[in-house]
Amino acid sequence: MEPTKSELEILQVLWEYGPSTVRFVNDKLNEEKRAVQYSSTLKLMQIMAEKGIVIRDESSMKHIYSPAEPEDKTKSALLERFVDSMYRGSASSLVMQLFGNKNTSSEELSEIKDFLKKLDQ
Amino acid sequence: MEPTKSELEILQVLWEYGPSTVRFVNDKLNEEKRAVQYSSTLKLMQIMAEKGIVIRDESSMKHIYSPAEPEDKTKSALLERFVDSMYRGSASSLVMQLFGNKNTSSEELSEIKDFLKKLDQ
DNA sequence: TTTTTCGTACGAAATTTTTCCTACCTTTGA
DNA sequence: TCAAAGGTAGGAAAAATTTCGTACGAAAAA
Repeated sequence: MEPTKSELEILQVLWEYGPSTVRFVNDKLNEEKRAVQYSSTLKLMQIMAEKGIVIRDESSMKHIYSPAEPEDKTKSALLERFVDSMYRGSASSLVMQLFGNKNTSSEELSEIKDFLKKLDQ
Repeated sequence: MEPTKSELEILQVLWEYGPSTVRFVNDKLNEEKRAVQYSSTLKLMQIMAEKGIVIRDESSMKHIYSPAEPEDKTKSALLERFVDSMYRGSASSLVMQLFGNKNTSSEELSEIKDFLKKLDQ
């Protein structure tokens, strides 16, 4: 299913730090993003568990939440939707836009070139 | 400002077909996306005009709406936000994900390589 | 001229998303 | 033991987004 904006923020914490408690996620959100009450984060994560976006380990009192899908899978799906809706599915259009106006570091550029080279083989 | 999902759909019609009436946009949405009433599209476009996302030419009875910002500018901004939030700003990470799992056509690949070559010069 | 068609404006309702209050349970430590 | 701290659950409210009914005016057609 479609994660909402807030749900995505939570997923990002879980991706970055691994399976976590609500308390931990809430702290990170407050440090890294914006002020939000514990009970709001709790509620959101409960909803995400209902939806199946995360799974919840209830064996201990402090429930541990983890992403239900691998990070890559979810990100790929979101990226693909983004390409489809914004660039009519043309990955090259996206890449050109990405490097067209923006000043990308030469490290990044050569990294990409290497990567593309390897794709051929 | 941030276009919402529905607002983005409308912008895409305006980008593709140029300045348009509500009737035209609504028809395209129904053809290309999903069923929606004329008055819903009208309302949304009125809101977009208030927000300054589109500008409205009221000189004739049939108002003509156009994007307030160039397509590239808006798309770049959205793309940048996407990269920032999903890939911590790493364009190369995004590109690798894009071509990692997906079977991209070799035309697209060479198109990108040419493009990157030219960037160096 | 009169009716029909097609347009905008506006408000309200429906839906989705987000936030947080409150109740209550468990663990911890004084 | 018992208060304090920290956890979950659930409902309700708030906010944001989306949808559409209705009123009304202008233009076009009869």
